[in-house]
Amino acid sequence: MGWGFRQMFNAIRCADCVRCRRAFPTRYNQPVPELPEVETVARSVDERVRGDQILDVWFSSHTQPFKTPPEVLASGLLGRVFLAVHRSGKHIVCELGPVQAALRNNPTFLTKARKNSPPIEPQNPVPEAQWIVHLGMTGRLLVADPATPAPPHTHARLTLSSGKELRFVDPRRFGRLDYKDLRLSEAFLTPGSEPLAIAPKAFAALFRNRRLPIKAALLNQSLLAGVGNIYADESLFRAGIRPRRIAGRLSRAELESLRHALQQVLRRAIRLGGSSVSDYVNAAGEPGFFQMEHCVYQRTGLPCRRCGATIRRIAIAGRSSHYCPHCQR
DNA sequence: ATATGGCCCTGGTTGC
DNA sequence: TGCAACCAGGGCCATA
Repeated sequence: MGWGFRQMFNAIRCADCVRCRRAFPTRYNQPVPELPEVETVARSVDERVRGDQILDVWFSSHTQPFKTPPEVLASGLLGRVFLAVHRSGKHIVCELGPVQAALRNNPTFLTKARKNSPPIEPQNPVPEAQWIVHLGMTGRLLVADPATPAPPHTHARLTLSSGKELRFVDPRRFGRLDYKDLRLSEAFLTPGSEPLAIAPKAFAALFRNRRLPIKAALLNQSLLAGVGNIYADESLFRAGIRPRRIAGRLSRAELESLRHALQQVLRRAIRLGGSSVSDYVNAAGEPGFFQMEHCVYQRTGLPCRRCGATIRRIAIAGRSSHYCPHCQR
């Protein structure tokens, strides 16, 4: 009893953790990538690889991360230039230009050209292909020095003309790598609406006549793209709505308050992530969302920050849901 | 058509 | 103390 080995170990690790300064050792595992995290990663990667040409590729022998087979990925990516990287739902979409053999033979060309901003314009700026990365639960997209040993669970390494290396690392292998040749198929598009852009009327229409809990509806990516467990719980708290409420029975006012809360939470999280975006990929993938103060998520048994009531945890559609029984009705 | 639940995965944590 | 069981959840698929 008392001060066991385990508690001591945790305490040491926590005291050493300058970044999070949390009292609870369980808090500093990597957050599950949702819309704000994916947005942050996409912006960061865009900043670092725009204009870079893919000179070489390497893929792990695991099958799960590859929605598109590695051979197809390899032949599709080689020689192409990153035109832009952006987010669509929880997906990171890399827009790729046509294969440029000349640049392939002259790797230093791009490096020099990039120093004179704005970034160089490829001959044909119209994307010809897309590399689509889904981070799953534990996936990370890192820009690294090729000399740095690749961490365990690295599934993809792209050698870039600027001398950097783009790496996809994913221990749990829930992430997916996909590829679209835009000459053969339509551009990638998430079926769900963009939560940050959706208007009140369209938002309300998503849930009309739906007979499932609002929490389950928020997690449905074909309705809203990018909302995961954390921000679903947090936005329901801010809107004062219990997660088990049937989506189709919410009033117009409740839905509008939910939309507002959701957008507020997502924007704030993007701001917080963005504040540390500059060192995101260099700092061993340490993301910047520790500042985000959760009101209910993973606060089971703790007092509500607003009213002091005890936060409860229930399961909805196989996912844990956290709520305040007093603030949420 | 629409909603639900099992499954895939590993690492951190808990229980014995 | 050390090992095994458990839990976390995004997306996909089978089932009701």
